[in-house]
Amino acid sequence: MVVDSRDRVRAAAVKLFADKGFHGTGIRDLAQAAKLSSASLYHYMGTKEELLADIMRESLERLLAAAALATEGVEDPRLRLGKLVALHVITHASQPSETRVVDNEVHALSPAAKRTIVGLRDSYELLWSEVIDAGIAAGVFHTGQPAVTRLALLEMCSGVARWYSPRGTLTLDQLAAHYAELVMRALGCLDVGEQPDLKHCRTLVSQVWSVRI
Amino acid sequence: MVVDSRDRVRAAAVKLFADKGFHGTGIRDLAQAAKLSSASLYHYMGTKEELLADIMRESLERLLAAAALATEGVEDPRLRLGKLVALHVITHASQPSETRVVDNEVHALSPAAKRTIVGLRDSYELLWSEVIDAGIAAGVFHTGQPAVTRLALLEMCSGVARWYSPRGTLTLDQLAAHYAELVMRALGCLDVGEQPDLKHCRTLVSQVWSVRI
Amino acid sequence: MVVDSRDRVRAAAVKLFADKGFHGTGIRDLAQAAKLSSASLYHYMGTKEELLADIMRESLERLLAAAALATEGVEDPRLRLGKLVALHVITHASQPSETRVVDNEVHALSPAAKRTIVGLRDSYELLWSEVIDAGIAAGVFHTGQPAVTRLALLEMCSGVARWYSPRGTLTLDQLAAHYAELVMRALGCLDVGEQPDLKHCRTLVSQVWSVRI
Amino acid sequence: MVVDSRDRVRAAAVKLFADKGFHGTGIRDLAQAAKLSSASLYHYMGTKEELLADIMRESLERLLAAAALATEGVEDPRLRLGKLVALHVITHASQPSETRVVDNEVHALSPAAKRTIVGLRDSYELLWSEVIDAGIAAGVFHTGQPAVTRLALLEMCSGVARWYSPRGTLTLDQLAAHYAELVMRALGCLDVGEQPDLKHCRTLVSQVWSVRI
DNA sequence: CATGAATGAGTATTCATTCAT
DNA sequence: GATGAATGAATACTCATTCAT
Repeated sequence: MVVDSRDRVRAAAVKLFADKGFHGTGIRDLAQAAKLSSASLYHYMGTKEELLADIMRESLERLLAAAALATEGVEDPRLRLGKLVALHVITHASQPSETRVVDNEVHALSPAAKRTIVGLRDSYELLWSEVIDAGIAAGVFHTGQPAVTRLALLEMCSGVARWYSPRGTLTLDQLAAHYAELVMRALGCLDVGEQPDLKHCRTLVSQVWSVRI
Repeated sequence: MVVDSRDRVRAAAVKLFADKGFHGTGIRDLAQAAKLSSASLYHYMGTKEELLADIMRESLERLLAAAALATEGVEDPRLRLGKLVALHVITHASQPSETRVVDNEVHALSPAAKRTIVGLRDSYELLWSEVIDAGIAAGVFHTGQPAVTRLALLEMCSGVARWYSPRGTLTLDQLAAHYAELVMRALGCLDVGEQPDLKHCRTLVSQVWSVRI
Repeated sequence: MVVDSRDRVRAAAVKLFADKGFHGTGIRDLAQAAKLSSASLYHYMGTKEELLADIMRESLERLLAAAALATEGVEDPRLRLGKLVALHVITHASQPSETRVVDNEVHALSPAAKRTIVGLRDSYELLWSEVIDAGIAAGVFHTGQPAVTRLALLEMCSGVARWYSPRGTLTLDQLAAHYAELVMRALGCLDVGEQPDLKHCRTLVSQVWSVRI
Repeated sequence: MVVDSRDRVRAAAVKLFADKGFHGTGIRDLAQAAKLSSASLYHYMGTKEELLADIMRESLERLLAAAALATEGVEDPRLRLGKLVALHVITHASQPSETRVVDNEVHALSPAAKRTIVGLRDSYELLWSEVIDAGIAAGVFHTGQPAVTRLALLEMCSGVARWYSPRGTLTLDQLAAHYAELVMRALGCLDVGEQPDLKHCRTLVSQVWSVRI
């Protein structure tokens, strides 16, 4: 079962890197969590640092893929942003380990890997940038500092990964809806227009991550 | 001078823990940055972990002290929250290393230290909780999920430490004002009432941290 | 071979702990003597202190096992004590490193390990105590201070490990016979009765220690 | 009070070297026990190793001095040996730390210091050797192995330092008398002749060590 | 596919010692 | 006479990684 072991390694790494940090996670922790000897680990990964870079790259690619799928053909900036927010929040709430690794462990990457990862992250943030600018141009969003606002909203939405628990009272859809409202309010958007189909957003996240949520 | 070396160790630790993480920072990195041998380091600190806990505790105590000073006697929830936001944002923008250590390195603490630090952090978040609840009760804030909203806003404001640069175009006051606006909008507060005295907030931060900002 | 390396580590530790003391022996000395890198050492041991405790525990268990085997079913206190003395002296003369570690390094044990080791040592000394008391009761031993006498005789016999050399003129059997005589005289025992079978005692020691002597 | 501090250092070293071994005792332990900073320690000692050698040399010189004083002019081997035993036992019982350092820490000495110390020890053991030989020649002692017997008796008497407590039921004089009897019996000496003046022996020990016992 | 054995380089921390004040 | 500051070298132990089997 190559696949099984590989997945166990991946899953263990994601969990441990998220919980204890890349440098706080030893290869032996990884081996134990993956139920493998530390030597066997190396059948399923390159170096520990390549494993980290792979995890981060894959996570960002999934986020980008979902965003592209969700916003394809959507013209209205309010709906586009609504979908981005829903996707982002659902992803961070349902894949908190993966997203926390992406958000917190960039410092552990080698310069080369860092360039790749930061490039992907920038591509993703560009989607937010463009839609916010488009909304301002269209007169539906109002903010004196679009760049600052984008960063503020992204941080707010990413923060979900740090505290959301599926065992709490909020469903993913309620969470996403609430954040969408917060974002629209922050952008001074009174008439929010058509709402994103949250079920569809969840399905998209579910597909790109190959998980049931 | 004792003070000098001790301060250099503290400053080096804050910077390095913030940039490379606690586990990513070696005692030798610390020594080099503090211009001391690694053995000499131990004249000015206990263990590396105690150093981390000290830094986090001090930072949280300063944040709490500033918040207490700023909100003392202020009744209007909008003004109270405005002050908390301004203080929080100015602190995170002007002391990004300290605040990122507090926000990101809790996982590296021993259980005992973690209890202390999380306790302080909870005390601080309670201030936000109370004022948001008061605002809702007073009918000036509107949100269906006060707890979620609090977390969302805190994450948004803390995120400042991850990207703000004093070399950018925004002054601390502009930044604080913008975030105050975002917060009020997110809380559905149309009439924001009296605005916090940003200069005074900056002075408070300056005092509790003993720095010029 | 696993066994080989493990045994080399054990043997090196016994020799070095005996010659230079636990605290005087570095992990690098151990590694060099075991022909292993200091990192590889840790495949075959826990901590250095656990290694010490293991060595001491095993040594005492062997001593106890031999004593139990030798005295099983022997009623006459003179013969029982004779066997204990012979066993003790042969063991200390043929395994001087092991026995000196047991006798000299108790202070280096953690409190928990110390309890275990002292407990075993007390069990062993109880055998001497009981047989001396029995001999007094039977009127064959005469001493005003049984406890002091026991300690004096034990110290005398253990001292063998500090000076006996197989390259000297005395064989193990001659040594044991001489000590048996010293002990009987010290106990005022004029008619010593049946003598212990020294060859059998040597065989027992040989078996419990898995060495040829 | 130079003398005071010097004595405190000496006393602390003796106690700690005896209890935890030379290598188990840190310079900081020493400083703490002597109520001095570790830097100040060096006003009263050379290196740590010189301190050890000094302690051992002084102890052996005192033992030799007492033995010389006690046996001066005594012709009868039984009385000479009786005095040596009494002195040895009283010294080991009343100065257990000093004597245990001498007995157990030779391995920690540099080669040069070791030569000195072993030389002194040999001088002392020669006194025992000579008197035992004289007793055999005189037909009052009977042993087939004078050298072995000497070592056995010395180890027996030195062992006192490992277990005697002044808080037990035995006085120093009772202890010395008991050991003297054990020694005579071990040497097959039925008619022990004149007994050593234990009070005088105690006084001698008291004088050479400058302590009240 | 899996792993026990192995290790050079690294970890945080302590060592005995010196010296300027 | 006394010590805070300082350190090079050492401490026990862990690291990520390789490789023969």
